[in-house]
Amino acid sequence: MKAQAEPACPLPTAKRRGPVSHTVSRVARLHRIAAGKVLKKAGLYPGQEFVMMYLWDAGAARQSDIIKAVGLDPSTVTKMLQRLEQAGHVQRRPDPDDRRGVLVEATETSCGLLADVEEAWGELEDQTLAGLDERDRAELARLLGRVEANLRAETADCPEAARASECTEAAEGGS
Amino acid sequence: MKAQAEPACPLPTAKRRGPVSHTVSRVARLHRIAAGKVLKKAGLYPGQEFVMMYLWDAGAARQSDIIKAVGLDPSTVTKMLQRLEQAGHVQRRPDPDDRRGVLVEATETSCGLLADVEEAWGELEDQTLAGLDERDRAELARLLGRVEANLRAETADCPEAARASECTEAAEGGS
DNA sequence: CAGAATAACTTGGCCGACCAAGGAATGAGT
DNA sequence: ACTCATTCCTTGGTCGGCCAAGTTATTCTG
Repeated sequence: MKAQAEPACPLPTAKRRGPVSHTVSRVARLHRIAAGKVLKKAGLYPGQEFVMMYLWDAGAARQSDIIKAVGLDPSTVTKMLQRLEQAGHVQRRPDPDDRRGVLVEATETSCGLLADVEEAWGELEDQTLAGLDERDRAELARLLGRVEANLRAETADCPEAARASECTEAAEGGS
Repeated sequence: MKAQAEPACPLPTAKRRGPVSHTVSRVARLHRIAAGKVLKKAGLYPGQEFVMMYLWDAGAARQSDIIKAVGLDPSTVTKMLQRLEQAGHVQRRPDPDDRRGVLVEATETSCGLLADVEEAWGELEDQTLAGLDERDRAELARLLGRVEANLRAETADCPEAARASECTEAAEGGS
């Protein structure tokens, strides 16, 4: 009688195997959470580390360079830098040579974070790869590299970013 | 004179190797973008697919069940369901048996999306794993599984979720 | 040299995701 | 029966991301 919660749709095949994509999604989320935790000590939010790292070793940089370096959307970087500036980690000023540009530089005080960030990365790396031997790590790096290339080719249409790809295939045999 | 952008901080060692963690971050982002693209055809945003999939094969469900199933924060699920409801993919009503709960169910019309979502997943899987043979895929799945377990144990403090873990180690030897 | 294209940001909007608090209903303890 | 703790959900805030438009400079034409 109680008509216990049944499938509402006629599942065609309902092959519930675990696509790697799902695992990637889960790992992505967990990894970000873990990153957030270890970065918290440095006072940064996940994502900001990449920008700061770039600034730390590039010195003053135009915003467009940062964007190219981290590969994010310009608006994302803008907002991130605004927060970073407000937090005192970064200093922004108009570029005298190109007045539509903005020069960004890590502040003195922010340099203290460098060590924290590197430590955080080390921790994260250890946490992520715990229990994997060298061979596994290398293998994982290799496979993730391939996956990254795949996705990069797929997300960026074709022209750019897909640097060393053929790009001359329009139809990917859909089987 | 042009004082060409130099490191602003005394980089200690500046070991710029590529930690797997960075690759994971990049892959995570790219994967999400790719997911967004393939899901767009179904009219869903990345993340919603998991909820809908659960609802499609579980029928009516309490919100708490969904939360447990997808493992997200309750507030995330609440907001997602509000949007899903507004989009007509889902129907919510108070649970008569437990008046603080909410029963959620996929709408009739949403069933049409099932096929799209499964197709999208297939596409995403293909894009992600393009060029990898069966052995590589299996290997990747295995390694990601380990990484997931690692991160899961790390993010969830210890008590819960770390189901089959020792959890009896407090100090993780540095170095 | 004027006008069009392009480059470099910014703003606003929207989403997923988190945390921190808070309001209801239910369940457990005494 | 009354209190107290739990559970379930919501609201509000903050962040990282994206996209779509818009603004201001610079450059590339004609």
